[in-house]
Amino acid sequence: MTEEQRFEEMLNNEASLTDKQKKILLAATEIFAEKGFAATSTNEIAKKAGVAEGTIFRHYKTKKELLLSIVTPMMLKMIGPIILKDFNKVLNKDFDHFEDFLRAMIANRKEFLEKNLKVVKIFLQEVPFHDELKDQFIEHVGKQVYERFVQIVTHYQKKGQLADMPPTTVIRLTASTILGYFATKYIIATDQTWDDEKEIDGMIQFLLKGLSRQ
Amino acid sequence: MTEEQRFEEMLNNEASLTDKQKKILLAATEIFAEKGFAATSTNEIAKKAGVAEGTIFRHYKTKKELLLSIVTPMMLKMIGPIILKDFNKVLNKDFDHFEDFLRAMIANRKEFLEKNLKVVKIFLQEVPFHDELKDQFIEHVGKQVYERFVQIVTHYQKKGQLADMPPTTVIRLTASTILGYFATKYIIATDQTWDDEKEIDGMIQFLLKGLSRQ
Amino acid sequence: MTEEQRFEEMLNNEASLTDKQKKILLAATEIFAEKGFAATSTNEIAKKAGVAEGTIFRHYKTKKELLLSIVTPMMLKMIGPIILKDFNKVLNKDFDHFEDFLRAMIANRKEFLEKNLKVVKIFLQEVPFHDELKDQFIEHVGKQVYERFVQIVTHYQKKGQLADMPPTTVIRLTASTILGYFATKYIIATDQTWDDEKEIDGMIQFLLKGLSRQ
Amino acid sequence: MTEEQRFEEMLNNEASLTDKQKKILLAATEIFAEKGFAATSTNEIAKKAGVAEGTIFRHYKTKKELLLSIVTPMMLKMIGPIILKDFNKVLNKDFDHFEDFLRAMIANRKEFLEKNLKVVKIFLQEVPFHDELKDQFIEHVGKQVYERFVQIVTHYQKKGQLADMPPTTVIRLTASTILGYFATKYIIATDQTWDDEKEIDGMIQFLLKGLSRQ
DNA sequence: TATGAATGAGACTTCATTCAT
DNA sequence: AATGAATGAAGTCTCATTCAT
Repeated sequence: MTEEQRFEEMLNNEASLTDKQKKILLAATEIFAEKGFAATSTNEIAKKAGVAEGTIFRHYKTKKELLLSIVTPMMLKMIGPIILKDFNKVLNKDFDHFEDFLRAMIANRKEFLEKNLKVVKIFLQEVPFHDELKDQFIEHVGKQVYERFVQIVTHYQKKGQLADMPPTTVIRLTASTILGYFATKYIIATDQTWDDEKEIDGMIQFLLKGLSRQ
Repeated sequence: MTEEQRFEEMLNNEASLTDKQKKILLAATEIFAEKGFAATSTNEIAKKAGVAEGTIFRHYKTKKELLLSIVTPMMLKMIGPIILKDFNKVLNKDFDHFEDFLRAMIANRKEFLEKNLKVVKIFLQEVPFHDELKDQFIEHVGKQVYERFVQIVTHYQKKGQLADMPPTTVIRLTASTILGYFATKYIIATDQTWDDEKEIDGMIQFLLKGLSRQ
Repeated sequence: MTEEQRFEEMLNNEASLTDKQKKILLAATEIFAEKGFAATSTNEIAKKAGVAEGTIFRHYKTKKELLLSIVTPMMLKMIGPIILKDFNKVLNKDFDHFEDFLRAMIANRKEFLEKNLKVVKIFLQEVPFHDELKDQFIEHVGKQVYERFVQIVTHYQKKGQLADMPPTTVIRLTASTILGYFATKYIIATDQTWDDEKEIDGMIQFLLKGLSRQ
Repeated sequence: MTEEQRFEEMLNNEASLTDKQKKILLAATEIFAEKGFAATSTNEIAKKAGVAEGTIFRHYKTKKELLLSIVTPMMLKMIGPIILKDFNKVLNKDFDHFEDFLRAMIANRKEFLEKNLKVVKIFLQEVPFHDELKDQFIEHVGKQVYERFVQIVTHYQKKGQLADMPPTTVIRLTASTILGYFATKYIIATDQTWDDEKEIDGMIQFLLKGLSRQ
């Protein structure tokens, strides 16, 4: 099965997963997130999943394949809402202002993160060490999402709502700001409580001012 | 030797390191950065350092201690310029405007990063899995640097150069922006070439506008 | 699994042992007895057992657990005949005289020793260095057997067959005499041939006279 | 240096020992007794002795030589009082009765043991694993002491104070009884307190009765 | 004489993976 | 499909011993 094919399959299947398989994925996600891929033993996963060690290898040829089986579908779900065929239409209709777009985007990313926090953590930890992951991300996420974002930024620049920087820069500044907040909330200072509404408002004001025409 | 003591020692010594010890640290840094701590074998390190495996353990009781011996001193060097006793003076004298401060800070961090890129990478990779690292960071860096920054932000807020957000938020937004750039340049898109001057100017304009009073 | 449980299990199972497990126990017993626990390598055991080194650790988490798995069951078998529920009955019926009891006891211990010589050697070598062993011995053997013997000695003292020393002393003197013989025969002067019948008769006469009322 | 020579040397020298050497012997004795020879590391000994690891090997070519340097002199001291040239004379003069001889012997052995307990323990632990030790013991102690004891036993048998068993048997029974007590007191039940006078009296009565003519 | 850094063989143990059941 | 015993390579770490200083 090629990577492409697996990708396809992942989009639908979730149903095609054995009960044991689900347990394995769940257990592996849990432990990978907690201890890191390399420091996690298949024996540990098997125990947590309540499954024989051999069973893991019946479903996933190698430990690495198990990792990919966890991270790859998350990447797919990640791009879903952004590359929707009719996103453009929605864009024009619903988001007259960049602010509205930002607000929608942040809300959406937040929901996604909360649902996929562990897998995202695993992904971030492991990208540097597995070229497949980096390639997959660039291929499936990076390019498509990036292109989409360039369109969007250009759109609002034409409307005069955004300064005339290179779209790439706008994207980077926006992403840094938003991801910086999420990283702080979900990874760095997990023990604090955060007033999302207030913080998000602050971020949006900051971005709007910072990216405004003059 | 307590952590405190090691910390102290690291500040001076570097000279107290055996020749072989330096080779070990160098080799370990290289490989840890490339493959991650858990996926690196001491045997590999020994070979790259041109040293017997036993020699590693004569100097560092465990592989983990070796990791800490790499990461801890970097953290110290990190805070050095920021908590300098006479920083305040410098501040008043040299940096009339927040912009000047920003520019100096960015230049300084950039230099630091370029000198310590690999160790910083290792640190980022391993923090989530080693509580000692997190604790050390909070204790030695987090607290001191944070307090210092709060002072600085408050200083510029009083001068009317910064909006009246909570200093914490100002710091987070600034840090996100700057680190976002460095992450992009040094970790994510390492293959691209970056016009630092232009990008930094962009960042600074963005921050000044975004954080301005109104 | 608590120590109690292991103890229980050992009583029945022997059947529950894998073929390879038996080979491991056999090989380990052999080498431990010959070279001592600390001087025996698991690699050596594996080779002698015709098994991969990893296999040892699949069954016994540590080398020490392997040691305990050899010595513990022996201790159980050791007390078996002595704390039999109906030993009292037997005592009254079969052993009118202390001499008969002695003779039976010696014969029984001799048989036991000949069957378990190596394991007993290992036990004696290792008790001083492993508190678990000492504790297990006191708990499972010491207390129960000692109490039983006190009863028996008191029994014969009441019948006027034994001098009125403290039972503890009678037991120590008897045990020293018997164990002294076995130690000499099986451990110290293994090259000599021993006329068991004659030596045992001598011992019994010695004990009867030495412990007699006057 | 042959073993013979070392033996000679040991008799005198003790004075010829460096300060550091004494510290090493002391530390090694301590740890060997506590953890066993094989389980003791030279590094540990060096630390306890307050000496560099290399220093140990400057004085003792191997770890085993260190062991022998501890155990061998003890064996010499052990036989001293027994093979004294004029022991015979002493015998006839001082000990009319076997009882007197026994009492003197026990007192003497007790004193010896109390002075050399740790080394004796080490010796007993290690004999089975080092043929040199066994050979040395047989050569230097076993033969001479054994022959001496045969003479003594025969002496008292002729005087009608001892039963007509083979001297070997008398020796074994006596030794078992005495060593049984010391083993119990010094090794097995070290936590109890022992009324030596009473116990020794009991032992002597037991032996006298047990070994008496009829 | 004394040191302690260095060694490399080998210790115990873990691991991903295979395969007979 | 599932198991779990078995493997052997590889991992971390310890050790007795050597040697330059």
